[in-house]
Amino acid sequence: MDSNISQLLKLRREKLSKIIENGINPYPINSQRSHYINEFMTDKETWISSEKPISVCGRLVAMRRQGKLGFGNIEDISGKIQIYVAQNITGEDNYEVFKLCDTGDFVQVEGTLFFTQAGEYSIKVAKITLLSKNLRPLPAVKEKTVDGKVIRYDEFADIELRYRKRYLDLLLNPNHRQVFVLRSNIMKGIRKFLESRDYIEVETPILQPLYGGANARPFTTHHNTLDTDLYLRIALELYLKRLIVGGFERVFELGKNFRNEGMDRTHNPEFTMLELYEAFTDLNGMMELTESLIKFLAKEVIGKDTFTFQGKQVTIAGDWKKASMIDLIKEHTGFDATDFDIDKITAMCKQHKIEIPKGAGAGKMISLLFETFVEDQLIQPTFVTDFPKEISPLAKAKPDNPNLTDRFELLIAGNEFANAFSELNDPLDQRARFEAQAKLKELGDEEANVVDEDFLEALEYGMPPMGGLGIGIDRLIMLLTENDSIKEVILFPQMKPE
RNA sequence: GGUCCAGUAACUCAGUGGUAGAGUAUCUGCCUUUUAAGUAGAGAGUCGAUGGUUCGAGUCCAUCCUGGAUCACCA
Repeated sequence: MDSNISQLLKLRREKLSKIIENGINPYPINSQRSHYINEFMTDKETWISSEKPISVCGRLVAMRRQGKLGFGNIEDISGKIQIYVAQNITGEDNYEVFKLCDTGDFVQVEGTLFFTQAGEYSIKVAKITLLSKNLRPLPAVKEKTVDGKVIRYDEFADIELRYRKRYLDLLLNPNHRQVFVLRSNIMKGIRKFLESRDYIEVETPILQPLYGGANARPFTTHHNTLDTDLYLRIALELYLKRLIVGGFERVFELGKNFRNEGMDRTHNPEFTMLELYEAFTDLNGMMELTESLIKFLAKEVIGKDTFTFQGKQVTIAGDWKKASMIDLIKEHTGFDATDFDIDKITAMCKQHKIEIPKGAGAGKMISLLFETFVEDQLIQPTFVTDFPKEISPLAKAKPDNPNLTDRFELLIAGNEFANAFSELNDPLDQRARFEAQAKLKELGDEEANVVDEDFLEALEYGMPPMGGLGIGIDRLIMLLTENDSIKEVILFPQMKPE
């Protein structure tokens, strides 16, 4: 490629040869760690006065060599500490090893703890051992601490490089590594919360002969032995409901969904979804659960209840607002869609230049009005309820209004965070809903649901009344970690091939 | 897909038509208490790509690539 980097690589390889010539194994099998670095960080005086020999393994992240002595910083998963390496302590031969070390090498240092003349808590190295030689120099990042604040220089900040070479981002930007630690903790928190409510965790197929449970275009793949096309799931819903038919009463799945659609700040083609189903409860149960779960995660994992998200202050404290979609439209526009009068609603859409898709009825248009006039105004957590039946093919209709379903979406900062309903368990009604969707598909709606005969058959065996909930986990993590782009909370976001 | 912004050394960036630069990193010399930073020197770039305008293009124009923001589409 370019000559500069190849020159740097060549130099490192020459150094490697020299190491091997000196009889040093640059990639030994064994390493011996007696402590993690953060174990020394309390009771420093005790560690120093004990003169206890310790052994630390980690990556050299900085080197400051000065003639026959030098300093470095060694970092492991727990933290970072300075090492002090002096030839009159290590001996000449071992000091040669230190001289052959570079930033980026993994090393093991043995020694004792002390304070340097400058007062820095450090390991006085008796012996340094190379554990893994670095052949490709790491980008230079330096930092200093002023009044407890870390100032970084030449930070590895190029967004594209950070995503494409995520290992470097994690290595060089501890704040970005921390996001994924929090992500792990959030996942653990979700499991802990649901287990405390007697949910069991299940896994259902990603490769499916039919896709369903959401409005979305799927990815298609092919199974060679079966010689059949399969779809990557777009939702977990229909298989989880089969499990409730099968006698489980509380199930959840945390897994990847795949949707063959556009990508932006809040959409990645594969994303993580939590879906759960609970028999003998309804939408109100799901509302309580959603609010409790998110408050639990904020408190237990993050430790706060106010977040800056997409430039807005969001607080999850207090009781969350609940309002019906039609009431919200009325509140924001003065327009009353209660009567589902299609002529009136069509006129309203046309007046505001809202494009009406083929086959759209009053219900679909109401949802378009909501998206146009209300959605991004809902900053604080809001349960939007009473969705039109037309756009809710898996939700039970409201007993007092057949145009509406017992469904909510949770909106925060104008983004959808959760979707839940009292699940439709009437097999005949469900068939009619699927058939209405199939008509839309014929009219060209690529995201309409398909008729799933196997699922309908399962419903005919009987499914109890229940509440179901889906939460987009990546977006929830964006909120809780205060990241505005989904790419910041997914380790390897989708990118165009280089 | 539309619009806007960006792409120059490994990293962070400067360079508004006239010999491609800085700091860090790297390499070499000296150096036994440094901590973004000892010190002296050195090497390092197809300026995202292609075409054009011009005596002359990193710079101006066109097209394309990649990324970001935003709108559209979309949960």
